Amino acid sequence: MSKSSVKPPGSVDNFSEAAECLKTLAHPVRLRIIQLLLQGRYTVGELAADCDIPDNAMSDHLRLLQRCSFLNSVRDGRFVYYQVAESHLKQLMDCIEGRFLPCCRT
Amino acid sequence: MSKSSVKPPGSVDNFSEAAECLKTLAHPVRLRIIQLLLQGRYTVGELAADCDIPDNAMSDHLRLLQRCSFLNSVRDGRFVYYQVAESHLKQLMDCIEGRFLPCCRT
DNA sequence: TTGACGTATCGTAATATTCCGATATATTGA
DNA sequence: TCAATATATCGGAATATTACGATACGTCAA
Repeated sequence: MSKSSVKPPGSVDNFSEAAECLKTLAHPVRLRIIQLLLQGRYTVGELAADCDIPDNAMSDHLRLLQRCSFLNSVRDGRFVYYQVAESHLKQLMDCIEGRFLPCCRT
Repeated sequence: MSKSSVKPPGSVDNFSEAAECLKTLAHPVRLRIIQLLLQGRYTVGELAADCDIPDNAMSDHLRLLQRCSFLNSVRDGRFVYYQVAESHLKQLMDCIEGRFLPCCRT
C-alpha cells in the first residue's frame, strides 16, 4: 500500500447502480433537461423546443431519466409536466456546473 | 413557459464536455478508482488487484480518466503512481457516495 | 365521433463502448 | 546484456447506446 491510510470500504460492485445512473446523466441533452427542471416544471414539448430535438426523442430521454428515479411526471390534460424527483440532483448539478460551466454562473 | 421563472442560461451545447467527462466517470471500476485515489496514491497493480481486473485493463481505465484531466501519474522506478488531479472530484464523489452508498458512509 | 395535438413506444441501422488477448515499452538487478 | 517485473498500447469481437422514423395512445374541442 502506498500510504499508511486505510482503503475506503466498499468495492467495485457497490458502484454498479451509481455507474448506471451516471451513465444516464452523461448526455448533453439530459444534463440540460436537469438544469431546466431544477428551476421548475416543463412539458415534453417545451423541453424538446429548448433542446432543439423532436418530441419523441425528448420523450425517450425523459423515460431514461425517470427509470433512474431522477424525474417524475404529472399529466394535465393533453400535456405532461416533468419535474425533479431526486433531492440529490441539485447538489450534483451544482458540482457539474461548477466544474464545466464556470463562465456561465449566475 | 410553465413558471414565471426565467430559463437558466446556456444550452445543450454547453454540456458537451460535461457529458463526455461524466460518461468517463460512469463505470463501476472507474468510480472505485476515484474513491481510492481520493485517499492517497496507488500503483496500477494495486488498483488492479483491488478491482479484481487484469493490469492492462486497469491501465486502460486510468488512461481514460487521465484524458479527462481527472488524474495524473508519476513514475517511480518500475512503478507508476496515479493520483487525483481535479479538485472538483472530491465534491462530486461526495455527492455520488451520498446518493448511492448511503449505508457505507464512515 | 372525428380530427388535431401532445406524448409514448418500438424497431433498427449507425455508432460507441467494453473487454480481452497479443504485443510493446520501461526499469531494475543479476 | 539478459531476464523479470510493471505498465502501456493496440486490434477486434461482443455488447450497449444513439438517433430516427413509423406508429400508437390519450385528451380535447368542434
